[in-house]
Amino acid sequence: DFESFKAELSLSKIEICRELYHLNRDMIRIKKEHIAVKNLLRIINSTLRLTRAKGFQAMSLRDLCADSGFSIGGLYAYIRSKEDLVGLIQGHGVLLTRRTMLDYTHDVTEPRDKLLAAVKAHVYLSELMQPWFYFSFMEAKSLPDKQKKEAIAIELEVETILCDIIQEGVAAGAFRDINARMLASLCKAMMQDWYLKRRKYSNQGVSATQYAELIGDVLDRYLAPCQPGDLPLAG
Amino acid sequence: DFESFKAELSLSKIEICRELYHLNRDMIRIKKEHIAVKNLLRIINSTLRLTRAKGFQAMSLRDLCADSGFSIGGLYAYIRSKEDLVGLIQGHGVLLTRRTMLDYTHDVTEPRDKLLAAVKAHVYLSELMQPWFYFSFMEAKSLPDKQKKEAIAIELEVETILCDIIQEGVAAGAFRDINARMLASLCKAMMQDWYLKRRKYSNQGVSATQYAELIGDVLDRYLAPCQPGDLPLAG
DNA sequence: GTCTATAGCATGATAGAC
DNA sequence: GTCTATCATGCTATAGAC
Repeated sequence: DFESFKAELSLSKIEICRELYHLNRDMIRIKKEHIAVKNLLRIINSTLRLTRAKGFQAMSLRDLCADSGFSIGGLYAYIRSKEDLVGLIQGHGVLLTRRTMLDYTHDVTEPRDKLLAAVKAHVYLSELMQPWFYFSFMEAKSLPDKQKKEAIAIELEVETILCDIIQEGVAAGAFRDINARMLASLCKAMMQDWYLKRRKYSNQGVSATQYAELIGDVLDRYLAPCQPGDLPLAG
Repeated sequence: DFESFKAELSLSKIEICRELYHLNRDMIRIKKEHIAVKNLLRIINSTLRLTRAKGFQAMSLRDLCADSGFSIGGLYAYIRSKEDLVGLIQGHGVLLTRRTMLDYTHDVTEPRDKLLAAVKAHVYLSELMQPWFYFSFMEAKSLPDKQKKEAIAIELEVETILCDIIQEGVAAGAFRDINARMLASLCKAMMQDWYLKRRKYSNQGVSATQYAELIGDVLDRYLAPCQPGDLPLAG
């Protein structure tokens, strides 16, 4: 399931960098695509690695040069400022998240399936793009204003997608009548932990599929219209 | 319920700073307690405010002085280095979290009540100490090595407390037999969102009590031993 | 106990050779 | 297209007056 997602999305990092290159051609001085794309990948990989360890502000451009094998001068052919770099990395995730969430839920109609599809789409995407997602979350506060708003907006958008699915399910009688917005927030919180605490889950030996399905189960049981008034130990 | 928690804990910020002062007397040059405590509060409040907005690394000590009304020289009577400051703030939360979680679950025996008590203790504590919790999470990577390990340890400890409660409930037959460690992680993720996205929940008009009880409900329904094999729409 | 002044250094960014 | 050398700035931290 995850494997087919991975194949279908065909998110080779090199392709992402190619898209980033064309979206930001105005600020990149390099003209030959194959060189620019290859080096952007080096720069972004180094940025994500160094930032994960120390935070973006604490990463100096000299650190970045040492790690990526560039010189200061060479680096500045790809960005105009350090701020450009954080914007470059952030921007793409927004587009990709929106596109994926909608693509993978669009033609599912049954509410429970649709909810599970949304959860899987998010967990799987953040599995493939974990460094991007982690960076986005941790460095959102350091973003230039326009992109900071974008980051908050995409968070809300994901939640609204979940909320709509839940509300549709409630309206159709598939789910109990609960506070859809709050449950969507909880669901987002659970999905979020997958990329914030990636190592913890690796240590527990949990796979992306297991994690997504656990979230699905938890939601299912909470939303199930059966009333468990006959619990053995009602407190 | 939250109100009684608040009163019982009697966490006036000034008391926290008094404790911090005595725990760090070696690195604080000021001898008169009432002066030191009062000014520590100013410094910590400013640090938490500025760091929330820009991150700890991006906050210069000049920013901090401007906001707290101190001079550079004056500030350095309270810390030996900028790194001391992040450690000072972090250290206390660890002690307080451990103490509170154990205190509020210790003499509850019924598994469902005990789990809810743990969730409430954490949500309520993070409500009262939101800036501390947020700071701890976001700046953990910038901590000096010893305290970084402490931060990771307390996270695991909270999870283990939850996990033990769940396992006891499973053993007693109060809960279904599920993966306790994974569910504890999910629970931690949900509790965590309360202090990471405080503003979002304020905007939704959700109170700490409502939030804690929602988590409690979600867990309850997931753990309930009744088998909903007769769901109206088994996919 | 708090201030001003400043040392010493690392950073982001640019200029210009190759 | 990439490099080395350098500038200007802003930082943490200290010294010493009051």
